Amino acid sequence: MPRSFLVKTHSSHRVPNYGQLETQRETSGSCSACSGPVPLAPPDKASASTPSDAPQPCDLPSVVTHALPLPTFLCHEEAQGVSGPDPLEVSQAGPWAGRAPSTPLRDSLNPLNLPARWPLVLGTDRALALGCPRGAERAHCALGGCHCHKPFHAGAPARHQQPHHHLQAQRCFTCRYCDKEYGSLGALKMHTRTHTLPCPCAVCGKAFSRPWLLQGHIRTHTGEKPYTCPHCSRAFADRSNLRAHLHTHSDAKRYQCKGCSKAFSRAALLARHEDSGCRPGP
DNA sequence: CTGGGGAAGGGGCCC
DNA sequence: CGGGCCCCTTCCCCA
Repeated sequence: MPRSFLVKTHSSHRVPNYGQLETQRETSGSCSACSGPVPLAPPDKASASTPSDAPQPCDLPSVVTHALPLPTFLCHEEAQGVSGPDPLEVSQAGPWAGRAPSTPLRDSLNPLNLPARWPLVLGTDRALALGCPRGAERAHCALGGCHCHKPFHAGAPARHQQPHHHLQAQRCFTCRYCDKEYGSLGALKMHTRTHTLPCPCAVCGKAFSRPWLLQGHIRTHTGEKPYTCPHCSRAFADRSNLRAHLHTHSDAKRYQCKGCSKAFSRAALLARHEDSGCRPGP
């Protein structure tokens, strides 16, 4: 479904280069601390390091070691040492359930210019290393004095910690339809729309939480497909689906089963493989 | 069982 | 503060 149904004149710092989508994660960035090349691997691949991975002058722990005053990531097992709601419960019940944290660090929140996904990798690795089940490796707030254990995106820790909004303001907005809590009224209002679904489709009556979700849905009626693959000219109604499609033009299979080492092109395929019971071959 | 497309959900960021 | 747009993720279905 289209996440961006309107063609926008992108500001310079947000122009997505879809022509590089399939290559940018395979090429190397550089570590701002040691100037060594750093693989821009996604979290799942990074957490499932393979023997064939080329040695990296600066792997993640090194980056963290000499770079970061950074986010405190706790898996739920670590966090259990702190009083407050069971972070695992938060992980399983919230919108994070079953998801890997994702949002890349924004430049403004990443003064060290670390590759966008590193903090996420750290959180995932630490959690997995401690034996947390996949999907429970959510990062939780564990600042001193903060017992909220709120999960946050990879990019969120810095933002979460900087003003540490919910500690300073001591305000908490709770959804009237569910028990979710938010640190701002705006965030709560945003969430509330997922219950009230104020955007009904005039064609079929299906309701959506946001206008652009509705617009994307309308495309399913009109057949409009404004996003075209530069490689095969196939068109998509959803930019995210185009992005997923672009991976099919790459041979890289970034998601590897730890049980049988079989690699998959999509995280969902790996998850399905694992859920169906990985049976390593002879 | 795997690969891939379609559709949708939801939080974060910018203006 | 709200709207628009971003991104990632998940689920479903079909080949």
